[in-house]
Amino acid sequence: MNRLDRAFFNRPTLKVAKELLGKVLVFGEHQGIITETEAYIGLDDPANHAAKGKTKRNEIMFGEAGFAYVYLIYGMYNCLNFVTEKKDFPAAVLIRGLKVISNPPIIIDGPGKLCRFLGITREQNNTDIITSENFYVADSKNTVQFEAMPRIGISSGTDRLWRFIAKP
DNA sequence: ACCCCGATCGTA
DNA sequence: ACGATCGGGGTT
Repeated sequence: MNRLDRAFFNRPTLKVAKELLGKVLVFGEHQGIITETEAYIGLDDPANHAAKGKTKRNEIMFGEAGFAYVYLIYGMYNCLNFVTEKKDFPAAVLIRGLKVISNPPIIIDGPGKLCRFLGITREQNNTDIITSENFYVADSKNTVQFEAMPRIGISSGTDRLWRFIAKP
C-alpha cells in the first residue's frame, strides 16, 4: 500500500479532513478505513486547542504537517489527530471513526474508543507518520460520499460544519 | 499552589 | 442524565 505523503497533509485542513475519509489508517497490526473526521483550524477557531496560542501541549500543531498530535482528554482517554497545513499555522484533523479491516473487524465510533482499541497513547504524540515504520495512512481508491455536521463535544465554534462522516 | 474544566464514554 | 478521572492552563 502506498502511504500518503507530507504534501497530502500540507494543505487546507478541510480538504484533508474530507479526503482522509476512505483512506486506510495503519498502526502496527491494525488497519482500518477512516469513517469520521473533524477539522480544527487556526487561531480563529475557538474550539481549537491552539486558539489561544502555543503551549507545551499543543506545540505540535504549530509544527510541520504529517505528525501525530495525541492528547489526553477527560483524564482517561486519548485522541488522535494529524497535523495539517504549513509550519506555524496550528491546525489538525481529529480521527473519530474507523471501520477496522484487520482482526477483529469492528466498527469504531468515537476518538477515545479508537485510541483505546488501536493502543494509541501519548507515546505516539509527535510521531512522524510520513516516515514511521508502522504508523501511517495508506492511500485508497475508495470514493466516499460524506455529510458535514457540527463538531461534537465542544461549547464554541459549533456554527462550523467541520465534522465529516462517510456514508455507509 | 490552587482551581476549573475538557475535541469522551459507559451506565442509569 | 451523570459520574469517572487527571493534566493543562490560567489565576493567585
